[in-house]
Amino acid sequence: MQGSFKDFAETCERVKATSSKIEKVAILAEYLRKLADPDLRIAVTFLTGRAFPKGDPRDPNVGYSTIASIILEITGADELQLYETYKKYGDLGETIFHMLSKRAQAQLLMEPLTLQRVYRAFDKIASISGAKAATMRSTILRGLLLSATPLEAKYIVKVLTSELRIGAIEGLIEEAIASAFGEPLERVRNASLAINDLGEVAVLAKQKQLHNVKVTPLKPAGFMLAETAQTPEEVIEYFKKPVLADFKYDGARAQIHKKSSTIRIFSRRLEEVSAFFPEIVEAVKKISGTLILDGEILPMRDGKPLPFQVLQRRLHRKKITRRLLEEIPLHLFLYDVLYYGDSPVVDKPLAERRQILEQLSLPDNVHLSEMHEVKDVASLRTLFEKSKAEGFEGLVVKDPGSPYILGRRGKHWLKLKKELDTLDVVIVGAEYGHGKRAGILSDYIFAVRDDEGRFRVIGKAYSGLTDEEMLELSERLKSMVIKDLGMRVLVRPEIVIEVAFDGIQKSDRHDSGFALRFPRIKRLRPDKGPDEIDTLKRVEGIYRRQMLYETS
DNA sequence: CGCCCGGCTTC
DNA sequence: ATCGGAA
DNA sequence: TTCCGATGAAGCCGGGCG
Repeated sequence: MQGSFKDFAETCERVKATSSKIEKVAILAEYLRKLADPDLRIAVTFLTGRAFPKGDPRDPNVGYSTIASIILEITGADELQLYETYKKYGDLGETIFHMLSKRAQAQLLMEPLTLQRVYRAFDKIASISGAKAATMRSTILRGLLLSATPLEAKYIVKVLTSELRIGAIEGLIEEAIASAFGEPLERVRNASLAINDLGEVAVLAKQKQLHNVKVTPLKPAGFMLAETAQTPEEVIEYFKKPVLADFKYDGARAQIHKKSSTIRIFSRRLEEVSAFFPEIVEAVKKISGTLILDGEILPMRDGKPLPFQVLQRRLHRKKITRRLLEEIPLHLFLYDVLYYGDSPVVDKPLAERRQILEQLSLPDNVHLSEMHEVKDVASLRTLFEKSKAEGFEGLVVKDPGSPYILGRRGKHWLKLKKELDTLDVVIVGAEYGHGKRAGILSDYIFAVRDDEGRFRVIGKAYSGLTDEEMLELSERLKSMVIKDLGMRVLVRPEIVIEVAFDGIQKSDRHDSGFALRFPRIKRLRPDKGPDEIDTLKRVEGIYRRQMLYETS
């Protein structure tokens, strides 16, 4: 008996219906236990909100607009109906469910969908390229959706849009696998972090083969991540012992694997990105031994780092010309090692791993990160200033005794970034949110004043307010609408907010000519009126000051 | 052929 | 990347 | 503490459109 897609969808519904994590895990475990190996692999992959495993080069390449047109075709609804339904539920899966439920069902006589049939359809959709690719993808997807019940269609769409929204993505799925097959959670986690394919891990767990899984050269392992700290005082207070402070580099995180002359570089999302960095691949070939290294790739000229946008021109390039290689020279800064010689070194303390790095002999464009032992707030502050003055991003402060914890953010590493600046700005527009923010104006478009007192848009922000504040602000804005543009509204410029950011970039996205990096709402400013907000002049000033820092 | 947009990844 | 919410 | 969900700005690619 093959796993039915209906069971999968119904299980998701039950998981979504409870907010208790324990109950979610129990429902999932009971479901997984019943599945045969091939179905188990597929179901677990789908449960992680993916059509295919992490790092798999296949990609269905269908998104919101493709699915929206298919919904219109198969339901015969008009755009207004679709738009109203979407606005109400904020989720394409829910939208197709409600729109299909409204019409008489014609698929009662069809064979029920299986997990494998859905998976094969996804595979087929992903394999299409070239002329008319979009049309052909739509045709296959339409066929699939036509043979699905409304509930099945909902989950087909949810998997394709990676928006399952059942309150379980990875952690709880791991717990469910552990519970289903009687394995310790720790072992499931470690296996998942070592090979990064939960479908495979589930099958290995079922076959009692999990203990054989460990960090292996040429297979991507989960990166260790850092928590954010606000001040040097907080950092010193937290560790209460001498720490190792690394410079923080504003580049692309890279995990570099070397086994004889084979080099593989994996990105933060564990995509294989070796082809984008030929000069780094060549350089790493010159280092001896079998290795897994952790570091950052960034563009530099005359010993100074170049802005992040420059690096972006080297990312995801199909063709890398000689000219591009000369224009944007890349360097690799190493700060950790996960595998050395013939075994993993992730369990050794950081201080020992650093010693391994220090005895490597490195080619010209590969460097060790700048790292210093720090014992007090004053020297931490000095080092932070040094990092910024040299054009770097700040510091990552680490516990010298800590192991390399695969794939987890944790308080063994604390990052201190460039101090933020803030702007007082006025809200001139807003957008309706998605998912749990459906029907709420949750994303705010804001502006500064120019010389003539006109409002110039400089960005959008959504985070920083509590749910309660957001709901209240949403209601107020709804009463201030000047113009309704569907998912977006323009409002009378009256409400002032303080917005924090990490940098200012030149941009033609907004009419101020600037955009903010990592904008977030600091607080509402009910004490200020729109004539008291910050000016474009001040924005230009902050921009110039920052450029001075970056090029000095 | 050049421009725009959706999709995706980087931070 | 960032942030708040939930358990 | 840890996980989850909602979403910012920039640049590249593929494909559609004029």
